[in-house]
Amino acid sequence: MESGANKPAVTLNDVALAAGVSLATASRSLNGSARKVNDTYRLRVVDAAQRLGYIPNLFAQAVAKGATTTVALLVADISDPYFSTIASGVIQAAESAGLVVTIAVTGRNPERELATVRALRGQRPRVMILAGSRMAGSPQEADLRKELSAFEENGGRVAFISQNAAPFATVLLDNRGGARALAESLVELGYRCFAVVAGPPTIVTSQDRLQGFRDGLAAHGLDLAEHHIAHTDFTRDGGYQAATDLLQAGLDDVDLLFAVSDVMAMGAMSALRDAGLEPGRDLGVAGYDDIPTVRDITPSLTTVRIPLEEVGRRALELAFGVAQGQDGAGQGGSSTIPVVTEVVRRDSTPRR
Amino acid sequence: MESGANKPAVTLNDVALAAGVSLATASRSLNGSARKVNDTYRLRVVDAAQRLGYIPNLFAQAVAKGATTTVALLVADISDPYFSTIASGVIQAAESAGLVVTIAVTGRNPERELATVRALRGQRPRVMILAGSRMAGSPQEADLRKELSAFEENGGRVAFISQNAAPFATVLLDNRGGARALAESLVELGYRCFAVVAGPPTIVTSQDRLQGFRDGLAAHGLDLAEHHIAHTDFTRDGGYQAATDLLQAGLDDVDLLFAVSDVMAMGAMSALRDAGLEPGRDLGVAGYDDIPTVRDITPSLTTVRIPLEEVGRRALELAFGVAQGQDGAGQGGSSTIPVVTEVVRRDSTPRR
DNA sequence: TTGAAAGCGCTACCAT
DNA sequence: ATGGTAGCGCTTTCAA
Repeated sequence: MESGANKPAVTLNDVALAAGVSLATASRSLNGSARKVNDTYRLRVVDAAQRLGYIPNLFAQAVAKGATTTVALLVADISDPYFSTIASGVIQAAESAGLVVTIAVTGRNPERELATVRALRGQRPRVMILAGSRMAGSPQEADLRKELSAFEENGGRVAFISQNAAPFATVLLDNRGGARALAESLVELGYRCFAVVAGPPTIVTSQDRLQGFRDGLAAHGLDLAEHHIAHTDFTRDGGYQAATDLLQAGLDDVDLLFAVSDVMAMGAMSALRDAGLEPGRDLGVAGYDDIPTVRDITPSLTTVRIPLEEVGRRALELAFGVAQGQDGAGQGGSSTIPVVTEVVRRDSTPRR
Repeated sequence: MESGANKPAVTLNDVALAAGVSLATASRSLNGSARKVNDTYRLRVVDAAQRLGYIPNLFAQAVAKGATTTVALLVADISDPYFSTIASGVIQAAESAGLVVTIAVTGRNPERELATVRALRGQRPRVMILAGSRMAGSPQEADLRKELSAFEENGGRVAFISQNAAPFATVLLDNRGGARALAESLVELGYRCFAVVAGPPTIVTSQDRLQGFRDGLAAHGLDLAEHHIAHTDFTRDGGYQAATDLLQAGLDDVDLLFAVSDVMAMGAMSALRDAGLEPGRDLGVAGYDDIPTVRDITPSLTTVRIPLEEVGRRALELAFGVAQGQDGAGQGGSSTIPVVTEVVRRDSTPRR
C-alpha cells in the first residue's frame, strides 16, 4: 500500500517462465494469430497468464508490429452535442473493431488543429478522423494537408467529416443542399422575410449553410438582406449574442430566424425570450444538425437532420474501406460518402 | 499516390544519420531533458529532423521509458451531456499537462466496465478516471477493485468521479446532500406532494439522489409515496417513459416532479407536454446536474448544479496529486475532493 | 510445433 | 559533451 511500491507489471517473459515455455511460444499462445501451438502448452501459458494477471503491453506490441490499434478523433469541442454525438458513433464502431479511440480538441483553431495533428501522428494511429475542421482559407491549410498526406504515406488513413476535403476520404455533409431545402420548406410554410444567425465567416460550414439558405430563398425570388445577417461564435453564447444584436438593429419585418446550428439556435431562442418575443409565435426559428435535445425544447425546433452517430460510424468505416482499396465515388483512391440530410419540421415554424 | 506505397516513417536513426551524429545525441537534442548537447550538433539535428519530417514514435518512447503520456477516461455514454462536459474538463487539464486522453464507453454495464478496464490497462495509462461507475452492488465489483488495485500497484493512478470509491481517490459528488437541499428548497417554495423519476435501482447515483430527496422531505415531515416513484433507464427516453407511467398511474395530487438527472427531466417534460400538462404551470419540475442546455429550455429547469467541467479537471489533478504523495482527507494515501453543489432555482418551479 | 535470436524505435547508462 | 550499447516488452523470422 505504500505510495511508491510500484511493483513492475507482469511481462510476457514472466508468463513464459512460469509456464516453462519459450517467449515465442507464450507470445503465440496469447496474442498470436495462427493456432500453431500445442494445446498442452497453450493451456499452460494461458493459465499462467491468468494466474499472474498478465496484461499485454499494447505499446510494446505496437512497436514490435509496427501497427497500432488506435483511432484518433479530432473535434472542435467535445462538450458540444454535435461532436459528442459523432464521437459516440466513432467509439461504437471502433470498439466493435477492437480499436481504441483517442480524442483531441482543437477549439476551431487552425493553428491548434495543425499542432494537434502533429502531436497525434506521434501516436501512429491507424486512422485519423477530423470533424469540424475547415480545410479552406486558413494560412495553415497547406501545412495541414502536407501533414496529413505524410501521415497517409506512412500507412495511416484519414477521414474528414465535412464538406469537401479532397484528396482525403470524406463523409460528405451537404450543408449547402440541406440549408437550401430548409429555406424552400420554410417558404412553403409561408415565411417571407428572414434573418440569419451565422458563425464566423472563416467557418466553411457556416458559410455553406448560409449560402445554401440564400440559394433556397432565391429559388423563390426572395432575398436575404445583409443587415439581417449576424456573424458570431459558433456556440450557444454566440447564438444568443447574434440574436440580441439583430434584435437591437431591428427585426420588425422578419418572420423567421435561421441559426446555422442547433446550438446557436438554442442560444438565439433564449435571446428572443429575454427580449420578450416568443419563438414560434412571434417569430419562426430554425436550426441545423438535429442534435438530440432540440426535440425536447419548447417549441421543438425545426431543423435539418444529420444522422450524427451514423456519420461517426461511417467515417471510421470509410477510412478502413479506403485502406482496403475499395473506392467510392472519388477517383484516385480517395473516396466519399454522402450522407442523407433531411428537413425536420417541428413546432418552432408553424404554418403562416 | 498508390494505396500500398507505405513509405516507412522517418525514425530517429534516419535523423541521426542525416545529421551525422550518433543516435544518442539525436535523442538528446530532440527529446532529451537536460541540455547537454553542443548547440552546433543540436541545431544540425533539429534541422535534419525538420527537413525529414521526423515525428517521434510515442509508443517506442513509452516502452523505452516505461511510462506513457496517456490518460484513460471511462464514461457511461459520451453523447450524454453530463459525461461529455466532464470529458471536456478532463481533456483541458490533460492537454495543459501534455497528456493525451483516451475515452472508452462502458454503457453503465458492469461487465463491460470491467472488460474495458482490463483492455485499457494494456495501454499502461498514467491515470484512469472512472466517471459514472457504480462501485456498489454489482457482482463484478470485487473484480473491478482487484483490477484497479493491480493497476495502482504497477504505478498507475485511478480517480473516481462518484459518491465514494475508497480506497481510490475520488472527486466526491454529494448526491444525497444535493438532493436533500433541493427537496428542502422546493418545500420552501410551497410544494407539498412529490413524484420522482428515478433510474434503475442498481445505479447508486440514482439511489443516493432519491434517498437524499426523501431525507429533505422528511425533514419537513413530508413523505414520498411509493407509487409516486418510477424506475427506468438513466436516459432521456427513460425519463419520458417513467413520466408517462406515472401519469398513467395518476398524478393528480402531485405538484412537483423530480427527475434524478437533467437528461431524464427533459424527457419527462416532453412526456408531460404530450399528455397535455404544462411543466412549471400545471406541475413543477426539477432535475439534477445542471447540464448546459437546461437554462435554455422552457421553462428553464430548476436543478442542482454540479460544476461538471471543473469536476473533470479536478479528477485529473487529484490523480496526480495523489501520485505526488500529497494526500487529502483520506487516510492511507487515498484522497478525496468534495465538490460544491448548489441548488439553482429556475422557472420550472415557480413559487406556489 | 517449438525455441533462439534478431529486430521494432527509442532511452539511458557507461565509457571515452 | 559525445558515442557505443544494452535494454524496454513484444513479434517474427529462421533453424532445429
